[in-house]
Amino acid sequence: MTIDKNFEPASIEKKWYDHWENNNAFRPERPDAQPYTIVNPPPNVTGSLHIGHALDNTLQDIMIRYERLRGKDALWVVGTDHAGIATQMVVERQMEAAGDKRSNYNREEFIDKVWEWKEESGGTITRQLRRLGCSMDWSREQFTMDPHFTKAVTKVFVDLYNKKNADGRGMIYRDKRLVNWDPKLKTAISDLEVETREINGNFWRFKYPLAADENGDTVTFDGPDGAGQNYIEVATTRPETMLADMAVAVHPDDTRYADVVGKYVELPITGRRVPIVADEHADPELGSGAVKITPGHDFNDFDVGKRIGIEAKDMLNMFDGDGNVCQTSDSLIPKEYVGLHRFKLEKENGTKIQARELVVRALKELGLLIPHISKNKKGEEVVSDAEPRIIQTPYGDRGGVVIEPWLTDQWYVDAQTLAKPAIDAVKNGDIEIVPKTWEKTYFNWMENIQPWCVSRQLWWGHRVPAWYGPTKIGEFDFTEHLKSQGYRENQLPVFVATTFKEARIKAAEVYGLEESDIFQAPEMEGQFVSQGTARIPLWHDEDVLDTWFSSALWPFATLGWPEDTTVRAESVEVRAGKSNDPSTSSGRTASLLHKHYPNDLLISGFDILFFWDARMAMQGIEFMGEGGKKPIEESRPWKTLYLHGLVRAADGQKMSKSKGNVVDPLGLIDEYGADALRFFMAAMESQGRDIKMDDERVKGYRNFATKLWNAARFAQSNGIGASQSLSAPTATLAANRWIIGEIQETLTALDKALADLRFDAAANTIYHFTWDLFCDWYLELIKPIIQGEDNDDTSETRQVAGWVLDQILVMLHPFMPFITEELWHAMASSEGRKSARNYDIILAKWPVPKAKIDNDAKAEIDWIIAFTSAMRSAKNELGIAPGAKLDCIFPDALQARVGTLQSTLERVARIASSSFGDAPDGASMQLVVDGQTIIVPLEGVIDIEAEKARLTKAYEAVSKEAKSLEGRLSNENFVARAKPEAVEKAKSDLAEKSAEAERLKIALERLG
RNA sequence: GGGCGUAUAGCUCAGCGGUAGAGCACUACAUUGACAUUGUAGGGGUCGCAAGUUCAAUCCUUGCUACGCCCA
Repeated sequence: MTIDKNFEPASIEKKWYDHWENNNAFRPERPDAQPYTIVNPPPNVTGSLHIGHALDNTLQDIMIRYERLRGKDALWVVGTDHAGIATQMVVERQMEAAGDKRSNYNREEFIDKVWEWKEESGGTITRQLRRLGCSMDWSREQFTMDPHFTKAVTKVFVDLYNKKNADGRGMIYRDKRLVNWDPKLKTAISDLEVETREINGNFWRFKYPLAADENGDTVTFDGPDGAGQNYIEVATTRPETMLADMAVAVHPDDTRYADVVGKYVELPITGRRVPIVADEHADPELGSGAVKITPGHDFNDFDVGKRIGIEAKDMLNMFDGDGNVCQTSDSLIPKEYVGLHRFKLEKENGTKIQARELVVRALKELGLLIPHISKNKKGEEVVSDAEPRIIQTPYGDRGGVVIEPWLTDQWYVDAQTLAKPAIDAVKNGDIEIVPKTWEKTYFNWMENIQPWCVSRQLWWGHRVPAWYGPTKIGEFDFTEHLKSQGYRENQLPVFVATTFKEARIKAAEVYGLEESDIFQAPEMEGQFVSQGTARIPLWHDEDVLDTWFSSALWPFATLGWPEDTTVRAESVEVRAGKSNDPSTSSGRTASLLHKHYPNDLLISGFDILFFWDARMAMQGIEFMGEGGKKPIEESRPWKTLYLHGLVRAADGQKMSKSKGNVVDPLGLIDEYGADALRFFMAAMESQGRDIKMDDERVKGYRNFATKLWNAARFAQSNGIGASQSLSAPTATLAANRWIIGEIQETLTALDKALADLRFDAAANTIYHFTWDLFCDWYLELIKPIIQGEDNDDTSETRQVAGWVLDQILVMLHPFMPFITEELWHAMASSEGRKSARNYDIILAKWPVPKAKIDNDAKAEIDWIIAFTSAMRSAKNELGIAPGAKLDCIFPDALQARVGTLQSTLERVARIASSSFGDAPDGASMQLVVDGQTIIVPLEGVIDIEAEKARLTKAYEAVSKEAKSLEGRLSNENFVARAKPEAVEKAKSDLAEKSAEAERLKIALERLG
């Protein structure tokens, strides 16, 4: 197959991808091979490929292809995430666009709609990953809502519920406490899903009148505003929440308020009588030093409330799920407030009055608003209701509205207990985080981890495996019976189990009834009426689990857990790469899970370190370690966690749809080819830095691919074909011996770079070798040989060149899979030769360094390069045409070397003739190469002054270096204290530079 | 407020205790020869600022400044 004149990526990419996939090349049967495993961060099932995926997946594919070439059983697990909130939002938005809405459907109907949408758009991103060339194991494609995955999720939930932590509490428990409530999505979200934004807000100051004492007598105190003060001043950024205030707090050490602690205020508007308490939360420096306490709608106030003895269940709640005012349990909120929205939301232009406005207006009318007085530019006093302030405000990262702290019952994971071994794993080096700087961030978060709220009030996701039973139903009251079973008054019995059947067994025990007396109810309690017998309805928890709760199980649930728990003796050996057991070579008898867990490497963006990576570490160690029974070497999800940065727009901005600066990786693939985009990602990926998008650079790597294409085309047209052997052919010619040595060095550097996960260094290494050494020097050096008459040299050179080109293709394959596969096959079937290989490069063998570096050859070729460069440079500076062929007079010492290189030097350095001996008189150009002077007579042609200037410049540069070295060596301290190697190096450098300077000086003198 | 990162050529970035490199851009020259998606040569940097450690600092330490990110 002759290589086409033009390299067109689009014409080869699809061909080879389909070929690989159809031939099972991504996961060939290698039962005896050492495993290598990466799990792919599952993209949202309905998502599409963005530039960050391109980076993330390129890096993973490089490692997978590399390890596959190295002969390992490389498994790259792929799949998609159901992405609860994101997917449900997409479907709801589509419904809205069609004039429909979720509430028009029941739960099952809606979920069916989501599945329909998943079927419709679920293939997008997986098709796009294929276009990037990712060699994942599609035969085992996973989805986080696959039945086996649901089993894993359920088991994890149930097991954690049943497992007690050090305090005797379940590792998963239900609790009533404040959660981050998203009033738009109407669900609780975790701390991580809340982002703090700075917004322009206000700081209001109010007077709260002191309440009369038990005797009805007026209370006053000597406060900050003077003697006999009958109110206490509070300040707030959220005045509307005063409708649910339950206390006013002052700092215990704040003497200004010492007298009033223990007294009461009578809240305006509601008339609620609430205590003034001492609590360290109050900051004496902030506002008046007194702070209103709303335990039901502020996280700090919740803690204060608990400290002063208010139980969560007694805390007042004044908002419904939409963030509208609702009546508190003490019914003290005036009617006109009920139903109002809490405050004006951005993008909401309603003219209806909001609770916040109405509260401020009411307090102002009551004369309880303390106005803010400021000065304008002219120095005049301006009176306003409140002081403008920048306020840190929590927003939901998905819904985009202000989070309302809300008191609800939710399921929590005891993350603190789970975090401990995961922290130790990193501390002890059992999990290595690369780059290391992220370890601190990891520790900082893990050591301060809060209970993880995992329940979501959504429909799309894994249903919480919990069922509730009644405390009474009709005339049947189980309250006393349940108390005897250890339940608190009014506490609904909850049965956590993997199935309803199991829940029913537990319920039967608790209620003391037969299983048949218990039935699954579709609705909540209260909808049921007595049927004359004590038949007990159990209803399923309505909530689903946080998406990240399930994706945390990705490294093992995708490999068959919990079903596949068999540990076979051979699997351990297989993992160590030592197995010779024939039973394993006849098929994959070793358990997939035990062969591929722990994974070797996880590559993810640092932005999901907490969301995903840390949680995988926690769940992996817990469940694969079987609760501490197994050593960390077996329980950790991966040995190495590599975190890469963000891909930013060219101007350094974060890419976002709203900014309109999103770069589509598929557009780049269309324009420059997948190989070029991949190479760009690798070359730019240095550890610990974001990548700025640069189309020009992608273009540059497309050019690199073209360069390689043309080099192969040149090779092919000169009778160079595929290599006939894995090891380097025998070589006698210097150029061949040299390039074989350079391959070894390149390979060593490349292996090291990949071992260190230095993708940039790896890419640059192979780039440099291919372009600068192979194309620019080697091919030029061998042209006279392969284009001359056929002889032993010609055939040796063709052998070596073919072998070197193959090494390039294999080493480049992980980075540029498509072009390398194309050229691999094209080279194998050069005209007139039989194909030497009937296999694909994707399954080729990675080169193993074997040949020794030939120092003589290296010295010789380095000299040619130095001489040729000096010649070209001198010509350029003297205005001599680059193509001009010149005569050279070499010193006698070079006779042997130049003699054998005659034809090469003629061609490469453009020498007309060479002779040896002393310099003749007359004008000449003089080259100092490697301490020897070469004379190029140019009588009548040369501009003496230009040559003088050139030599002078060179002389000065070398002298300066020599002088600096001399200075250092004459420093006694240096000679005495510096490392001996440094002194030796300085000495030899000085000798070299001095010699060179001396030569140049002589050359200058010769010119007169 | 706490933590982390970054600052090196016009741009994007490597790097290193012994006075600096790449790609792109720029300048000059070349052009039927694998390749203009090219070749050759060249210009360009007091390595953010200040102090300290050291025989020696762009590199290590400290402080400062600027920018970015994370957490509260």
